[in-house]
Amino acid sequence: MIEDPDVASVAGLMAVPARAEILLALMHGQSRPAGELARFAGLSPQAATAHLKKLVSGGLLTLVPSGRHRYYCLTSPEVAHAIEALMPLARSARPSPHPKPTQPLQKARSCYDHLAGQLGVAMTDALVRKGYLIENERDYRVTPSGESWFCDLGVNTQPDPRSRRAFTRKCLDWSERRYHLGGVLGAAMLETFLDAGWLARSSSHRRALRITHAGQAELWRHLEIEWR
DNA sequence: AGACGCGACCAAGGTTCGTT
DNA sequence: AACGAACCTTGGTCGCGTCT
Repeated sequence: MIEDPDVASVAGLMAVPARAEILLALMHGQSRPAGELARFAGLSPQAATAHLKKLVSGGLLTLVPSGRHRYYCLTSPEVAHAIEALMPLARSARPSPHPKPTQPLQKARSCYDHLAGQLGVAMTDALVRKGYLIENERDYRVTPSGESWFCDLGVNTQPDPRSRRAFTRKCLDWSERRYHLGGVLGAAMLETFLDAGWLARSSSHRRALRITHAGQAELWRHLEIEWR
């Protein structure tokens, strides 16, 4: 008999505001030391240690000791996806009286390690429209023309058989409430676009991305996405 | 004299324990 | 859950002795 997954205990780990702040601080995929996470969450080092210990024992965070520092990171992209999936519910539970649709995060951001926000959704839509991706129930399939397009850009489209991570996956965008491309391919695409200078990380917000002038031109040339 | 190794010391990051 | 105090671990610096 297959036991039901213990959803309650995982949800309980995320339910405490301080722990939620810590998880949000790690959403962009980097590792951070305990002290930095404590400051981010507005906690004392002792309190942060207690929370971090629970998150590690709950399997949400991984601890990597390095000298006198102890770095924490999300155990897997699935943790980030879970947090991302909770965000629409968090927004609906606490509606803002003054919605700000043009916030940088809503326009373009990184969701753990792939592209999200309006741009992430627009790009995924364009890839499907162009016939580069075919949408399945839970993921996307790369078509031959898509393989050639990704290959021209230098994005690897061959799944690594050793990797346990999904090659593509449909990731629900919390701000757009629509799906964007995640998984290994989504991560590789974001990395390529950053390397190519199409996208740049915002200096004001860790997860926010901005599209460069070159990026705007290339988006139009490749995918006919008009972006201002 | 300069290079090197070793140990003492201090500062910083992090954890444990007791308490509120 | 959070705080203060004590403690542990580690990295960096400095001084000293030895070797070339």
